[in-house]
Amino acid sequence: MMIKTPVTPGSSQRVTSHDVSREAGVSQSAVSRAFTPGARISPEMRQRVLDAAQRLGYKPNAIARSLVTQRSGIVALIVGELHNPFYPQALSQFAQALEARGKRALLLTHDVHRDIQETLEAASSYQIEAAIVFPTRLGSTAPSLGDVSQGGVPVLLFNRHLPGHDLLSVACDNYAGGRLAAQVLLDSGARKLAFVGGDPDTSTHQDRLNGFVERLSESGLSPLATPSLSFQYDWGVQATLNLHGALAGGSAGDGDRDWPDAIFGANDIIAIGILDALHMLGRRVPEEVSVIGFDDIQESARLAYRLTTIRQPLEAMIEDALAALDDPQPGHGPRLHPGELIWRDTVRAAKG
Amino acid sequence: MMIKTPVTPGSSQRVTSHDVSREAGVSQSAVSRAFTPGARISPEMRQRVLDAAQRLGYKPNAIARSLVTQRSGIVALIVGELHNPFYPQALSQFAQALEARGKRALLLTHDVHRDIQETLEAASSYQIEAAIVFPTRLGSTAPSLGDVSQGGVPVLLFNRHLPGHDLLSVACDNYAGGRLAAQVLLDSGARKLAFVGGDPDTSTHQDRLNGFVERLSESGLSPLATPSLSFQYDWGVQATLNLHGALAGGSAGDGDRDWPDAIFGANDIIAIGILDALHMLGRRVPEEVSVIGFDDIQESARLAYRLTTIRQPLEAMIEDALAALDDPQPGHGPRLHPGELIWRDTVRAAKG
DNA sequence: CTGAAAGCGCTTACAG
DNA sequence: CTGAAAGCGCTTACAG
Repeated sequence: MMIKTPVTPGSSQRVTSHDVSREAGVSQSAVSRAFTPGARISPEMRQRVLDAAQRLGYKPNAIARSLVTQRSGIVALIVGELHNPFYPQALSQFAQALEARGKRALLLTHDVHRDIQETLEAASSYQIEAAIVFPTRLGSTAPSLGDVSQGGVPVLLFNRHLPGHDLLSVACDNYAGGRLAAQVLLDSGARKLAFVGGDPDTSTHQDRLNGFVERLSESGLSPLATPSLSFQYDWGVQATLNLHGALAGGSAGDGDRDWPDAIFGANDIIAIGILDALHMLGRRVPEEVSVIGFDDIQESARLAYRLTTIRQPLEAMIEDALAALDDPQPGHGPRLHPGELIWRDTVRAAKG
Repeated sequence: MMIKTPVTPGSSQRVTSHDVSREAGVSQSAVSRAFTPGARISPEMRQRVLDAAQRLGYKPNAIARSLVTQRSGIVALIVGELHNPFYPQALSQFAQALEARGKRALLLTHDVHRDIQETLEAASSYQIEAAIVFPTRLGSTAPSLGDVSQGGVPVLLFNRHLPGHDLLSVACDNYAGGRLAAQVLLDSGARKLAFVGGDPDTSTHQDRLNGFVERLSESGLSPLATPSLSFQYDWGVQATLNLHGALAGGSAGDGDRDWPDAIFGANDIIAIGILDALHMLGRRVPEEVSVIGFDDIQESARLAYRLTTIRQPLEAMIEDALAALDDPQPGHGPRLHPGELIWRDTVRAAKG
């Protein structure tokens, strides 16, 4: 019986649908149909093919299928530097969500040296069905993205949007989140608030800042300071140290007059840097100064931090992103998802 | 001039080598050769084709090429849960290294519910050239991997090896690393050493533990305790709290007699958990207790931790993994790379 | 160096 | 329902 097997098991020769059709004594078309979900084929035939396929260890060649169906089932995931733990989490959840839909994730990187545009073009030769861009840093280079989406492949920005462009994008409602952060801090009794921002050239930064500032102004306040640079831990530390240094230098003696009683870190990794710096400076949290972040990365829940923050609804955002990609209407602005306040220990309890 | 263009720019119709051959007035073979690096083609012909391709916005279809060349250029990266920041870093570096070699990374996940075997089979339909498995957790399910590598696709375990199997694997020399950790701690004057392990069912854990224990025994010592569970932050915290509780409960009054003066965390994320727990317990590091980790993840360098640790030479390991995959000899055991001691602030300085 | 032709492993009208 | 045939977009002997 083994003798008629054209391919010995374990051999590195690929077994094709022709091999199976021979083994099963049916046409090659029948083999194809047996592996095509909705195809017109009798149950007996299908079983017969499946048995033969099993015997030969046959697996349909997805590459060949892609070529004829014109659907690769491949979605590109384009990531930059992963300094922010928010992205690995998002990345892995995207990969899983894609797999659950029978699609595959092609992982591509972009960095300062390689334009996203360039990366996208390389990916497009693999006939990707869509591209999801995680813009850890984006900036003025972004407009070039528009060209690619014209190329027929829908491109979606995750966690960012580009004001001028009609690109698909899914993000947290960062403006509302910024307002919420201000609200929470004001409710806690804070009156001297600071904002430590991320990359000023991103919508994420801008929207959170704007929401924050506008809510403050409604209470007749404005932020003490809004230093901004990048969405990284080191910057959170540095900004806090700078704040301290400036104040210490400015007014000797009663240097605390202008020290903030609350700080909004533009994201959690910054807020964690702030917390560490505050600790070094001997400032007690939340007694002397409250801190709130944005994202709710896993680290924020740790005992050492217990950071109060605004959670991005990652799961819902990913579902929505995938849905948007399935039906790529030129988005009327970004698709926004509300953030959720996560109460932990770094914001003073409201007085009264 | 635009009139003869068969495909209007921006149209979603794909432009093929035939379209280009028509535009350039040459054969389709010529178009193919123009895009094939070492092909026999005159410079003039190539330029003519390239110009026409440019005009039409032609990009070769990698899927079609794969089908005929039998080389997809796709390598599968299979990741589990990303609780340990070491993996995202490795993942992203792998993706970059692959791109630098003109290959693509297909990102796949596996979890408790989905066997790695199953994931690999799904990947194999994309004609992957190799698979790299990041076994955040592996265990008794591992042996099934052997079957896949028989299927013709070389499988490489990264950061783990399987004692019984002949799978390719690249890892840090964890045994030597364990010895080194013991050495450093002993040199610092420690005599009551504890080990907080990860998943006991992994080679990583076992090798580090063995190296540690054997070095201690050479000095006539044995570890105070070796609780082990998983490579996670929470476990580092919990294990430390447990240690404390057990001792506090055991001997009232002079409870410190058996409290360790040094702890080796099986990896950095555990060590960081240990550090946080120690801080909560009011134990001073390194004055009362030294802590050393393994990996050197980015977080370990933070001001808040300044963790002394043993760095895995990630870059070298990745290069070696890719080299091993290009020439997949049935590895004679795992390919080991020496760890490097990174001195920071959590181990007491050696006494004069 | 160049072109015509076969073929990679599939899917899918098209007849029966 | 089933099979023979065309074709997806390329590469690569094979002649010239």
